[in-house]
Amino acid sequence: MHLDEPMGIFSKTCEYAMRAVFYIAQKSEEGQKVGIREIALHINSPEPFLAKILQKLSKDGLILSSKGPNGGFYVDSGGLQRPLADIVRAIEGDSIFTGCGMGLSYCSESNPCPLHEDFKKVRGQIVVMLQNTLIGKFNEGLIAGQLTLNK
Amino acid sequence: MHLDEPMGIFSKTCEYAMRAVFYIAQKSEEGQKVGIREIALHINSPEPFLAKILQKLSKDGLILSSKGPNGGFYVDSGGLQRPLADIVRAIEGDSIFTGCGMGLSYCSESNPCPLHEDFKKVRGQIVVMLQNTLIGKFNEGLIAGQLTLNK
DNA sequence: TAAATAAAAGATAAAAAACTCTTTTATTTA
DNA sequence: TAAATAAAAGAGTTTTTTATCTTTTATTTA
Repeated sequence: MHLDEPMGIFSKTCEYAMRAVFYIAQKSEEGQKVGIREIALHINSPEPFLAKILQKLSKDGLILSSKGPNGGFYVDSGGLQRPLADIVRAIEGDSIFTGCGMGLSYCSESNPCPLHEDFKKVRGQIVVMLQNTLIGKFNEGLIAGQLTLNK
Repeated sequence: MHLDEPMGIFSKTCEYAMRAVFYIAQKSEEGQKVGIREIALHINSPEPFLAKILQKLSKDGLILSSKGPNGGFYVDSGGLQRPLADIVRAIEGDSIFTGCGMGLSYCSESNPCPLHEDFKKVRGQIVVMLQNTLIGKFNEGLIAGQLTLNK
């Protein structure tokens, strides 16, 4: 019913995605592409599972990739300016931004559930956070080694 | 990867728990105990699954129960004054209040991850919301029929 | 053009969450 | 005290999420 440790706000899939994209962004700023093995190592995620996630982000155009030697994942300068919200939305869908906190399907602006207004505020703040956090936001800190993305 | 509808902030288990407790609180205010069947019906949850959830809440002392005819679940006047946070904590554990948004286990006040401060604000607001929402908060609205807890 | 590299894709497996069913125990009331 | 009621408890099942393994395709460079 409630266990050892999990349960943040986001799924593990989404957590891996966020960490991976920050890592890729850092390497891109340094002018390098980076392979899955290295990413997985540095953000502490299972490599094949991460591969799936990055494939999806790549297909959605949120990150770029190239095959072959010296290939790997990267983002261009436009990508560095994208908000983290794009990543979360690609993985979790819209419902985290819009769904009812109590899971009521009827709940909406015009027919709100008891907690609707309170949840709206919380969600608003999550959206602000995810919109304000650009993918390249932590590059300096990461490059300088003041920040890490591994467990 | 991302599906038809789910993914709120809380698990379904937790959503059912919140809705059920609001419903029980309403009935308790009206002086009635209420059986699982009726609760499940009114909050739109699978009855046997809900039974498990209520058993846990009951064991934790967050709601009360009595067996036999005219038995059922209820809360006393003290229970009506409890915050919703108690319910959520019983189901989800503490991590939703304290865990790292990016799933980093090292992340803490003294060794924060890149998003630590932003997440702290969001979590603070969730806590405020859950602490300010007392279990009996919506009784009038529910009794008057202005609010519902079903899908 | 061959060898090496790296992502893409597909198929499976394990773990957790959500859900169901059956039996037992306690309580009430007729 | 017997019958009815309702929660408690235990033992499954199903679905979803998380994770793994294998094969294929594309690209580069030597």
